[in-house]
Amino acid sequence: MTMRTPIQCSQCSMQSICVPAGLVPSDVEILDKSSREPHLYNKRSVVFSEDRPLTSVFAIKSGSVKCYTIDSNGKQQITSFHLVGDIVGLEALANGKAATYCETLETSMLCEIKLNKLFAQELPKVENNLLQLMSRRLANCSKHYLNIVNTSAEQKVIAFLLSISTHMHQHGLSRNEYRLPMTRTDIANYLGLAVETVSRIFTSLKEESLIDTKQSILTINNLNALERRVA
Amino acid sequence: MTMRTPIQCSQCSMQSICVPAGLVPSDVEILDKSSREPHLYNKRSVVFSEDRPLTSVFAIKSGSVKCYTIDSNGKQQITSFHLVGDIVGLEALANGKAATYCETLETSMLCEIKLNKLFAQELPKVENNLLQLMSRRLANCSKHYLNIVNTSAEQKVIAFLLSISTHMHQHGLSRNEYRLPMTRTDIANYLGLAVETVSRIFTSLKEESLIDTKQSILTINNLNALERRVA
DNA sequence: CGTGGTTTTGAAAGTTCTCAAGATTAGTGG
DNA sequence: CCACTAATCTTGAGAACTTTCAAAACCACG
Repeated sequence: MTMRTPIQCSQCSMQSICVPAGLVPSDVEILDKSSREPHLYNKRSVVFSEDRPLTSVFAIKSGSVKCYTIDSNGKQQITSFHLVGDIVGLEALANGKAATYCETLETSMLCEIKLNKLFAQELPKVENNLLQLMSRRLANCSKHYLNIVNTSAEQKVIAFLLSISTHMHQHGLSRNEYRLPMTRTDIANYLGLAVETVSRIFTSLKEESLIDTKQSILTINNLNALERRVA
Repeated sequence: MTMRTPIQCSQCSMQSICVPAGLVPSDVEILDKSSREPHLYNKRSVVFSEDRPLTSVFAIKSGSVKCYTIDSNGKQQITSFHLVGDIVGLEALANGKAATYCETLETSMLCEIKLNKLFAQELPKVENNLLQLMSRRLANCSKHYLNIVNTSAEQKVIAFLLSISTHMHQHGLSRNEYRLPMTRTDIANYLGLAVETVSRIFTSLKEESLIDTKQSILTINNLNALERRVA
């Protein structure tokens, strides 16, 4: 499979997706010098593990991942999902150890960007971009937090669907029709709800014709109406 | 009042608190050159406002702040509290605009660190420290998220009290007795609970002798027992 | 074409919220 | 320094929401 063959960033067809994630074109040649290797992961591959040494971040060229921790009772708790164009692993910068597990939800292609090599060259421009990226992530974190706190289960689910819609739109894909790569159980885990509650909400949204689902494809029929509900 | 008089970082008695927040001693002289001015804020002062231009971060030398947004219905939603030794405003780096309002909970002393001056000098070391700081904050964000999701109201409150306890301990203060600078209403807002629920939980924890409260002073009588409840 | 995992649906139990009112605390002016 | 007022905190009871448990329907995969 040709996708397994490492290619240079400058030749990478996904550049348009990866670059806007925070690395300006002028940095790309620098990245080529430090190692940055696209790699194909099968569904349910573990990209990195909690508490294990990690000095890289990963750009998602295709596919999706979930990040999660395992609590003291052995229960998985999903802390984030990441889709095409996202960068994963930024939390590890602080102490060189991964803060979570990271696992692919489907067959995915990720680029590993080795930060130690980048930092060794002390490139203020690249670091500035990383700072921008992390700052944006922090802002997003607050936003997600707002969706979780102080809202009904329905609002949580709608906010979740809309956040994916926004992400898709930002990456040039349809904001009204996309594939949900994660299971209902994963969504429930992530939102802190019971699976049954999530399922019931999907059903009621379908009954109101606000959304439709065919297999894992989600269609948003009335974006404005959904947005009004979480406002 | 002498505290109003700006002092240089190198003379600042709070250096031991501020410096571990992510700025190594060797950077302090650099910071003195770029502007960094301690300032006294009265209770309920607005330090910065959502969506307004912001190119500084603020180090909390004493006191505490809450960060919040105002939703479309005009309702305040608190996104974070910050105590002595914290740095506020990192979310603004991405686009030069504050992501939230920031308001003092009590009389507080803050240092404004003007980042544009720092960046103009392109100091990889300082930027590295900032990256570390933000990475740690991101990791914390996930952690806080875990406390919010998938736990009972009691666990949320306990996790909240413990997170402050940990913070105090990390800053050389007592982890078993500290002042809660925010109101029950603020805590409830932050945790996504009703005030009455928060109050009832404080009461029941007192009845179990796990904690005590005298005015705004909180005493933790059995740290281990509390930790066991959130595990 | 079965088999295991995922999703959906129903009914009862549990938790948290809302509304209402009383108790306590903090802030203000005399 | 005290009294007064406004704000905050606490407590109770019923309503609303979400979870749990149980079971059936659906789908993907080998």
